[in-house]
Amino acid sequence: MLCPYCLNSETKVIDKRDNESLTKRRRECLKCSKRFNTLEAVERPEFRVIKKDGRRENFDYEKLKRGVLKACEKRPISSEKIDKMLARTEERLRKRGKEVKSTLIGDIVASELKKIDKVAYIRFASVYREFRELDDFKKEITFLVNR
Amino acid sequence: MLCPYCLNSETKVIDKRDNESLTKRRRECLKCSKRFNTLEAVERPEFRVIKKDGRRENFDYEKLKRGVLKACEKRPISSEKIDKMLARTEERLRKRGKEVKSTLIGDIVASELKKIDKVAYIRFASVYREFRELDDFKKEITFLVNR
DNA sequence: ATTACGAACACAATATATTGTGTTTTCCTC
DNA sequence: GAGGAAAACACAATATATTGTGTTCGTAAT
Repeated sequence: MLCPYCLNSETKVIDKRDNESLTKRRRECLKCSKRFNTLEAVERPEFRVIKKDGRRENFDYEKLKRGVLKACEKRPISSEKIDKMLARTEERLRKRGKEVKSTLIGDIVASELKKIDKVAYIRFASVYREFRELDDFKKEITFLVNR
Repeated sequence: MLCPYCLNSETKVIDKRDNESLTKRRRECLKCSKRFNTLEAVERPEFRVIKKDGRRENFDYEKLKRGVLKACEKRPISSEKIDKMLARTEERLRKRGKEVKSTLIGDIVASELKKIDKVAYIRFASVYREFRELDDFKKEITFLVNR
């Protein structure tokens, strides 16, 4: 922890108080003796999505969910399974940093769906990856069927 | 520190790593045993904002950020650029003393946005400066277009 | 001016986090 | 599918943070 005044990295904790989901510590720099506070919080950084045309928007979980639910429509997949899959997806995206390309979202969702339900996967892939030719479709299906 | 999964408040630290000015801890919930990370960072010293009616309130970085993000919505501006711009803005405000007028915030944000993205600038200015007349708007636009 | 509340301060007894090092896993890239 | 980087995992010896309680100070509301 860097002292915000002299940038020294050795500090000690003088006091600590918890507050719901936040932990506040009072620290003292071992070098310049100045005091300052720090906050500890659960890591859940926001991230943004870069669309194909370069525009940015905040990640929208509900939007992701809608897309996935649509692909899973009428398929025998429990809500629980879907929720877990969505959580995993969000985690994977979060790990990619503060900004992720929208195409990456599609890729990750696809890879997750593939693990769960082939039909849902194909449905999703056909939309998100914008399979240009029926050929791509056919290739994917052949590939899946052969396994 | 609340476990983000079961909301239990007892957790233990499994690991900790420092990274420049951030401290990352890995924790385990004593109840559900799930693991999660936390981040500790220096708390920015506070300063206050004088609102138009004279009332004071603490400067709220998140609020500032929300306003700016709103103005930048759907614009091709990277998070990094926005974050830097926000940091610069906060620094400029901080230098103005322990109390700053709310109108100053608007002016500084506007001047920063102007450097980055004209559209975002106009959006922001139209809200924060409460352009009374469409005229003001028109004038600004004409001015910008002519450059 | 008075009250009330949260923030800062202090301190001592105790419990828990930290550090260093090394291994394993995950997942992105090619 | 292979290679490689980053994150997670593990663990033991040691140092440091935490907790509880109480006082004081600053500032907002009355």
